[in-house]
Amino acid sequence: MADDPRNNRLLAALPDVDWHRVRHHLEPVTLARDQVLYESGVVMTHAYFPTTAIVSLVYVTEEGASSGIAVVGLDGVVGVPLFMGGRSTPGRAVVQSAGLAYRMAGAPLRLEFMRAGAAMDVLLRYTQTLIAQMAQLVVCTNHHSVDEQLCRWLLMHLDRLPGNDLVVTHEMISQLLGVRREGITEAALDLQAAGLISYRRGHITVLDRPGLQARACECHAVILAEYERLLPDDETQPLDIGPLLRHLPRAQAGV
Amino acid sequence: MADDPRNNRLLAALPDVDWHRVRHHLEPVTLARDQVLYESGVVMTHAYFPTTAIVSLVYVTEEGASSGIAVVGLDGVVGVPLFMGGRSTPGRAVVQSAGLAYRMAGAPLRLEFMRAGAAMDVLLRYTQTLIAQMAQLVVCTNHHSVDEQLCRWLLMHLDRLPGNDLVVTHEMISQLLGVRREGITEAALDLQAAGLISYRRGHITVLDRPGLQARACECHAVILAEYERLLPDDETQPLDIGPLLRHLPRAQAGV
DNA sequence: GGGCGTCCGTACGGAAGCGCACAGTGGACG
DNA sequence: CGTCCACTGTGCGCTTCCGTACGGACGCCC
Repeated sequence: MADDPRNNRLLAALPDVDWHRVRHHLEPVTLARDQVLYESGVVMTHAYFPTTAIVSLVYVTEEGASSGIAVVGLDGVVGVPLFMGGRSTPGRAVVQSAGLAYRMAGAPLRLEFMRAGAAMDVLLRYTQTLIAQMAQLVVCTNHHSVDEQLCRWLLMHLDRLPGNDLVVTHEMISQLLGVRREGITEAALDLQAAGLISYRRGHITVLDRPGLQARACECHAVILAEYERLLPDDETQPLDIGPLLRHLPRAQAGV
Repeated sequence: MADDPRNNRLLAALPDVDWHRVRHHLEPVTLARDQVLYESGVVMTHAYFPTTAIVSLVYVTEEGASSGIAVVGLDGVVGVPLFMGGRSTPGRAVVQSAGLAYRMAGAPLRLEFMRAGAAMDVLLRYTQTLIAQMAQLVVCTNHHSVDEQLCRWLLMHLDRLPGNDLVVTHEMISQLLGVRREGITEAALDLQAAGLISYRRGHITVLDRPGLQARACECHAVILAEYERLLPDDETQPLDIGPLLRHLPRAQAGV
């Protein structure tokens, strides 16, 4: 399987000196869908830098209702509390889309962080984008319709995947948006009727990305802009694919 | 006005060595209600460590709808991006309750942070509590009723104030919870009928804190528990006042 | 290639909250 | 002491979304 840890944008952002020190602590892992990387309140041992996998951070209420509070893919890292000092969070991390990631044990990560060099800078900036993402989700949940939120959700995941096909059921999306499953079905029907997506049991294919963007609330764009502000993509590639994928090799991005 | 910077819990958590280095960079400021500490996207110059003031972080949508995404009082600091590396955020910071704070310029703050000592540890842990607060607000906004959210809001502010009186209008609360003003009026009427609060034009007095806690969603307790986990209060005082106020001098806490 | 579990489509009453409109009143300020 | 503005109370129709229930069909697995 031809994969490179530096398909992860945080690892790619490290200068060579730091990268050569860090690389020896990275271990490739395959993440299966629905796999739980860490559970609420449980001390975590490793941080995960996804390349092709996508992980959702999820909170659950006492009554069993849930909300997705952040999405992490090749743009980030799962396990922020490891370098922030608390060693757990009240939420859980669930693999949303199967794929690859590189994991690093807490101790070497914390050590590298404490050098107060490039790695610290990148990790802190990423953490700030995570904060911005969560803040935006508060207003989005608060004020935007299920339709708009569904479009945003699709775009946020499309940004982190090669290709246009999402392996996901209406049920899963509903739990991440904190709405009924039927609400997603209705919204998805509308999007399909409008020719923006097509789907079948557990698969959604995006047909018209600009159309989705037009129909989504501004939240997706705001989150993306804040990410690019804090972690700018130096490489300039003309490929019109998911914004976060711009640095991937052309072949892989096309699949 | 007899106030001590170390009424702020983050400053109080610094060991004496670090504190004596930091204190010379602190400048007391009086914050007026509705004062904007920083505007969306604008580079900030100072961080604020409130003692008696309360600051709300607010996001606003394109359509003008707003949501409060975090509350900061004597328990924290306003200006996290200054040490995280981005120098602004997409949200604004508004003074919710007039009072005192100590401000520190960005450069010395960043310098102190970069020593990778106690200050960094405290600031990072606080940032993690902020993340937990925002994540909890996503689920809260998503799943809890206006009634529950109002109780949570009152408790979160009570925790950061001496006394039981909040200077706030229904209109302001509605903008922070992202609901209609009338929704707050109705919920407040219920609470008053239940004998939990009493209010008059622009003032709300909490009469029965345990009653409010029983009526609030779990979010307030979860946020508080995560804060105490990450930034435990070593001093053990038996006063049954706002949890975050336990370390305040008795006289002030009683006002 | 048949069975069955999972996933999607649809329907309907009800609750929560919105948008709007307007009346009443407290209290700051002149 | 009177004025007037900001704040609170109330009502109503409407939209969105929830809870629930059930039918149908895709496609995986035996």
